[in-house]
Amino acid sequence: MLSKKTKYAIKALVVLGKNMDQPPMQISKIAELERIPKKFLEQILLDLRNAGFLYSKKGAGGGYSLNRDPKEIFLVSIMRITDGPIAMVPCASLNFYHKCDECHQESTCGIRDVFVDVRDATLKILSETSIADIIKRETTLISV
Amino acid sequence: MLSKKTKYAIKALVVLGKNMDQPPMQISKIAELERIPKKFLEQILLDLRNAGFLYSKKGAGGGYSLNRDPKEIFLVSIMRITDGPIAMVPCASLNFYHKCDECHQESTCGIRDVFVDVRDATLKILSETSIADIIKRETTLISV
DNA sequence: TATATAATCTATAATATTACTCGAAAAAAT
DNA sequence: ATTTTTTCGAGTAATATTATAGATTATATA
Repeated sequence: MLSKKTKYAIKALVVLGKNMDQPPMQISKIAELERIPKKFLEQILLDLRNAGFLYSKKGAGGGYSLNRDPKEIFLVSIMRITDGPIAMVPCASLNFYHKCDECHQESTCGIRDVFVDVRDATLKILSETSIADIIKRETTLISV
Repeated sequence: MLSKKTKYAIKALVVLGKNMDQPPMQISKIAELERIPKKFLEQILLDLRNAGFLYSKKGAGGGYSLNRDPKEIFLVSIMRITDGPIAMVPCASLNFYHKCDECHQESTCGIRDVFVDVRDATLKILSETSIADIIKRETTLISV
């Protein structure tokens, strides 16, 4: 399951992606729009900022805005910041690899072998889908 | 991440899949072979038994064996018993659907739309891969 | 029939993760 | 100065996961 943290992160980025030519938006505004607990969102946006996805400005008239083109922010990057690994087993993870406790021999593990395939299939979608794509999907879904 | 419960379940089924023409195997034997805490494995096997995948016999000479052809036991079914939903968001789940707390309008949610695709890709693999396939992959990996 | 074996059942403890909260400090605008 | 808003460090509450304990039931066999 996707953590709420990740879901909130994506939602916030989508809101900011729709706000590109506007002045920065405040945490409280995003929290209200998306029904996200404000203090929790605070932490999440800070993580995204420290990872370079967001620009922030303190003080009156401050807030958050995207630091990149929404077309260049992919779900996979967000998820790695907020949830960590994409793979379902640690031994199949590209960015967060570690050995399974009970594993006898990784190189011949059939379970790992399957979940490498699952990882690749998931990764393909998540690394092709950007914040801009999500926004586009929403408008497409509305018009259907 | 796959829970240990699921990983243990798959491992146990693989062991039993290799033990098809032998007398039933005891929990303690499986636990030892796969380094799984015995009492925990007990619960897991019981779940799998109640779901119809295992045959069990009490008393001396008792134990567990597969109730079906390993070719007919697919990962997706096991995972639904031990972990529940395959989808990463509840609103994209086929068997464990429920609405997201913060969702405004599900039908136009771009996040859901992407994670339905992820679910389908994952589901394809997990519902094509059986215990027999995992055993086959292991022997293939050994010979490489 | 007694004994040993092995699954079953119910409950609970230990640990980890997730989700969220608090309060104060720092930066910026007016 | 004062207000606004992000930043920072820490802490807590809720929930889920992983594991353990102990008694009970079923079966085989000597």
